[in-house]
Amino acid sequence: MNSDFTLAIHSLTLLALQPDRMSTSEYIAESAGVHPVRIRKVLSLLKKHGFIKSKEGTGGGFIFALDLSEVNLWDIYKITSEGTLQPKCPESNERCIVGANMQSVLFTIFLGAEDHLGEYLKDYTIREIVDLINQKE
Amino acid sequence: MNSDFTLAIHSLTLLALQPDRMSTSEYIAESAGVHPVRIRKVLSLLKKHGFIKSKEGTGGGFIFALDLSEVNLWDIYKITSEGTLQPKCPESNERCIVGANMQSVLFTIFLGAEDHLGEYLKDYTIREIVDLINQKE
DNA sequence: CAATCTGTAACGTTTATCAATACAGTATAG
DNA sequence: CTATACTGTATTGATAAACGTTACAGATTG
Repeated sequence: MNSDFTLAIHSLTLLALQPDRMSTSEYIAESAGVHPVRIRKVLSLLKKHGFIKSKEGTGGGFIFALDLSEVNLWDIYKITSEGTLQPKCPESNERCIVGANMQSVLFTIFLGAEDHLGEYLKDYTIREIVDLINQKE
Repeated sequence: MNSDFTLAIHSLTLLALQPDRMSTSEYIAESAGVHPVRIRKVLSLLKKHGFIKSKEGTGGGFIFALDLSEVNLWDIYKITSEGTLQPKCPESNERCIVGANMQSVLFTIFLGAEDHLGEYLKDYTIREIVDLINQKE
């Protein structure tokens, strides 16, 4: 699994805990243990889809734009990692019936697998994640 | 998704179509478009789990050991790719409640996701794959 | 206009993946 | 019993993907 996915979840969870003020990419990066630029890249995707708002300049940063229960892990997966599940087959031999058709057969199966995974991930919203984090404490 | 997974499926499908004779790693490699050594590595895992048999020396190679419908994609996933779904989080900040606990929360969720995926993959046996390949022709 | 932040592009480094080589072990054929 | 054709596996090297880092333009505030 793509680590953009976990960075997005991490960031959103952090924003969920700071509902009243802007959080900077540096603050989030320090919690997640990555470089601030990487946070900004991932969050710019989330912004594009309306999950968060951002503001430049002094006192700027990122803030949640929706209710916590309106964003689930499947939404985040689709934005950050769609197609990741799909195996990357090497170019196989077109003159062999298996080589020629395996890729499209697996592609179809993995499309189904991704949908199936989606049904599971939809059950976890950011609110659930926040609750699980708090339970750990 | 790990490409060992697709190589294993590819190899088993080929073996399924050659039930009466040994197939060499070179033959399989040519169909799959990879190096024979890679095929031998993947197939040695499948052998270890009893799905295929192998024989060294002249006239040797690999052959299916079970009925086609006794091997499904979840079996193959577990052998070649278990844990692949699990996201690799960077080491996050232990002094932050989110950083300290996110990894274990996600780990648990993804264990569930892998089980869920398993239920889907169990529905596809090598026999089904062979049928799908033949339908394409 | 100086300071602080996002937004992105570009570059370099590290890490994962894979091909390739090498060679020991084993079966078969003549 | 030796040449040939395989598997089995370790190791090395090349290629590609992931990630950190730097750089800088644009926006906002004081």
